[in-house]
Amino acid sequence: MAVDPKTEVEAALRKALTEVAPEQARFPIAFERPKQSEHGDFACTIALQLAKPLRRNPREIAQKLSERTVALTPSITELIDPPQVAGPGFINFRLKAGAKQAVISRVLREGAEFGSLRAAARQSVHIEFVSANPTGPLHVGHGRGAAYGASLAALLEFAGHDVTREFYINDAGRQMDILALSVWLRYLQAHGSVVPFPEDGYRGDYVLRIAARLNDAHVTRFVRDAAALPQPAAGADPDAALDALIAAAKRLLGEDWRLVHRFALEDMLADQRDDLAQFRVEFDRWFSEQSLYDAGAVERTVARLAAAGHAYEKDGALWFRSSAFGDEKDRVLRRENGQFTYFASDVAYHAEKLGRGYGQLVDVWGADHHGYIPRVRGALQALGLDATRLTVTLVQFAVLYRGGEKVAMGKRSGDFVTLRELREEVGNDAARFFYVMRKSDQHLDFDLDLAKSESQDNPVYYVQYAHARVCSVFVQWGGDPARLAGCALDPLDSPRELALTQRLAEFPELVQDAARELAPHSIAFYLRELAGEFHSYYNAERILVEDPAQRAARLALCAAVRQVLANGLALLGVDAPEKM
RNA sequence: GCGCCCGUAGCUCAGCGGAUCAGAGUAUUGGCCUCCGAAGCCAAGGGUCGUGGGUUCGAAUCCCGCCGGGCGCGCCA
Repeated sequence: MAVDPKTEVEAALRKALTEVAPEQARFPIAFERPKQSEHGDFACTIALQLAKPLRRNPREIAQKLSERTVALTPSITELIDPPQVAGPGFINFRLKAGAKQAVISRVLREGAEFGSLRAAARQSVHIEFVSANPTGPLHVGHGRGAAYGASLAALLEFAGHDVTREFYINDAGRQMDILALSVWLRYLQAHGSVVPFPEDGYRGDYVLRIAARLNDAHVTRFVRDAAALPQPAAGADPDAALDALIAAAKRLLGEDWRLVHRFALEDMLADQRDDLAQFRVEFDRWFSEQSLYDAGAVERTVARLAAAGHAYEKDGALWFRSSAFGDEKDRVLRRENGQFTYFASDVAYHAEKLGRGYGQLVDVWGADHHGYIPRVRGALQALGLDATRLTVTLVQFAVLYRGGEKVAMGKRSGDFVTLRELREEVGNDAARFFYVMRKSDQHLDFDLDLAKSESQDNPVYYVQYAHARVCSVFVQWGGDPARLAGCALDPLDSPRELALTQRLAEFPELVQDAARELAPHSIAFYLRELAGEFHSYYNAERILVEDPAQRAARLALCAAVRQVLANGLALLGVDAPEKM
């Protein structure tokens, strides 16, 4: 089993360090990739970092280290040239060609597994994302959370962790009541009733469609006398009017209210589930907020907070003393009307998740919820739970542009752009790629025209094209790729070929870093660079040359590039096409 | 007002547990198809990394102030 040359160099360097500076024997050894190739393939700055604690000249330390590295581990010279000390104390390493080329056979051998890690610190990671209200179709903001969360989950899994993907369904509470009410009112209207439609009701076309399906399933069952509904008084508080309508609906429908409620919920959930599945976003579990209430978990959790002295009554409500845990102020757990807040059930939810024993919880939230983090953390602490196991990553908004103009997005009005519309317009591949092209906490300008364009400007096509190009070379060649597995790689000695090979070798390390930083965007950047280097190579050199040995080696390199492109694209949920 | 995030080439952005970090794409200009896919490649110009201090042998990167932008500050979710 070939080991990564860098790992072997690190081991040799460690040995030398132990001898040169025993008291710093455990100092972390980090390598960097020099921009200029004259500085070797990778460099170590440890001598610079040790200069201060050792009170010695960094160049001298570097010199000593590089000498002893070779002296103590002579076999290292099979992999690298003697290390060079440069500048203030860099130790530059240059790999021998054979050591670089070895990665190609490793890629071909490991295939789809290349880049995956057997994480030394393997842990079970729970990632909760999207978790949209089931009160309307997913919109483009949810799309970013979905793409980011799904890519992140794939990345963490690839990096060797046990990953559980979960969608938290906000099926309890007022928003869901408003949807049920809206659906029912539309249903009544379809039956010819003149009913007051509340200003803050859900007005989208999808509500009409749910009402129509409700009618298909239960033609007259939910018809009631619309005259019994309260008419909103002019200038009245819209919130109060809405509550009055909901109360009236519950009264008029009796037990049937729950049926309407459930019908609307399940219809909406089915829509979201279907939308996400088409977007290649899957969940292991859909967790119902209502189930926490049904199990008494919300009540119990709040009682625990109170019992621990972290809650108090004021103005008829029950408050959590979150200000004692770094929050700006205290937060309401139970309202004056006796209902628990969303916050209360969310605390119960997080306590429940931690109770399942995951090593780490990752929550993907919209950036507008950032103020919410301290209170959730605080409540977990107050419950005596390990809040450090919760990581919240914020996903900023995506702003759509069409023809250089911002696409307007209303909230309740129903004219917002849905994820489904976006996917239909630009395709799943472009949508997935564009969504994760930026750091998640960075605002995203989503250029619809660019995403749609099948041109050189479009980074998705650029990467996919590289993949398809390799495939077409193999079609042209017509041989069996399996035959390349053991071919000699030493003909790959041009700077371009060695650089491309090095790029492939970086992939596992990139996966590790990206997973640690929860940063799938770096995969997208890497793929663009890899594709670019391949395109350059392809234009500069002919692959299918006459010389059989050289041809085989070049094909092996191409096959390895194809594999790494495919592995990276898979992490992003983007197709790696053989033809375009 | 307070809190969080962000200010890097004309534009969109990487780099931010300091050094070998001034980068990519795009736009502009000029080249490359009787030859494995031109959805591609090559080349040129373009930035005192918002600003002022501080820490350091060394700062785009760490700390503080200021300026500019986004978001949040509900008994909504």
